[in-house]
Amino acid sequence: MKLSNGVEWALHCCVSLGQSHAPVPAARLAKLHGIPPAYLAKHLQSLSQAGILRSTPGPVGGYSFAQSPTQVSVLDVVLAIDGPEPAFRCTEIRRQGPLGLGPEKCRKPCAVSRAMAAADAAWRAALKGVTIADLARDIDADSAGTAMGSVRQWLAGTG
Amino acid sequence: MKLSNGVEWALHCCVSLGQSHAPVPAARLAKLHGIPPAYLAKHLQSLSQAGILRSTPGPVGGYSFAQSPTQVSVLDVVLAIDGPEPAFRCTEIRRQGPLGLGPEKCRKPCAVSRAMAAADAAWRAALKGVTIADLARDIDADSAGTAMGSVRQWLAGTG
DNA sequence: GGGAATATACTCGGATACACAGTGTCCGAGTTGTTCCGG
DNA sequence: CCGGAACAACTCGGACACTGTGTATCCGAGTATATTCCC
Repeated sequence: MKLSNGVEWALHCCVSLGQSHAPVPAARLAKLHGIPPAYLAKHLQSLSQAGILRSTPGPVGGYSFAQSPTQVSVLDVVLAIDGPEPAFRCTEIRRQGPLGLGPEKCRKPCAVSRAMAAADAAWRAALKGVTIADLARDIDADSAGTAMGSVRQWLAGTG
Repeated sequence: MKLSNGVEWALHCCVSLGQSHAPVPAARLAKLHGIPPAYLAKHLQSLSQAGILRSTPGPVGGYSFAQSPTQVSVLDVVLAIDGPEPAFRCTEIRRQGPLGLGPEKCRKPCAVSRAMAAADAAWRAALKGVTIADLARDIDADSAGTAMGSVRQWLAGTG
């Protein structure tokens, strides 16, 4: 199992984007984080389609939050980038082979699928409990309250 | 994020294998579940290398449990097939870009990485709480106590 | 008849091709700010 | 001096190649069994 690399970029970009009220172009976010601009644009596009970000074209356009960062959970961002389907997909192998069960015996998911689904639910619950605003607050706490201010200043400037 | 398909096969095979005291060849397990024999052998090999199963060569050889199914958790099997590394890998993008932090500021993982690691820990905890024996018991409960008996009978026979 | 060497058949183990999703990039459609011209 | 239209620059959006991991398969190395031969 391997999580797409764009998830990390999307989360960091959301945290940074929450510091600016004005729209920020994708190229500028890419330069801020030192990542490929074109590829980041692809992922920001996914966030826009998911309704997390709002895109505004034109010279002073860019991406901005469609909702308050306090209401966007990490799970929302992860699902927007990685897709909503769970990691484990049951192929119903209990219905195959010489001892395959009939459809009437497969009303509810098998025990294996249930165990995996429960773990997936725990994973999602943990991600749902953290918001983008929480991440920004934690990062500020790590840096004694200087990191987010620097980001605000850099985004406002023309560097 | 997509979990390898072999994880499902390995779990079902472990449940079935727990019903037989004698070693069972990979080809026989494959026929029982209706899956490609050669590919299943590759995954059983991983389980053997992880110390979960024990392989015995020769005419009456095959795979058998190295430990009691009551002591093997679902997490053990998943990690053996999918690899021990977590799904999210922090690439430390906070150290890149114009506002990149120096190494002295990166003693502990960043907030994003911490949130993802916490979710991963919750996922693993959920999988660690279920054993192969638990799965077998649940499957028996689903089928009114007939499924595991049929598997035992089929594995003992020559079908 | 008993024992040992041998041939055999069956098992796992790693090395080898193919396919799909993730990675990375590009150029075109659309919108806004600017500029120029006319009134 | 003011209003409107044309222009240009900048933005996102989807379509196009490349790479790495997962999928699927095969044949060779090794071992316990059954046979066979010899004592």
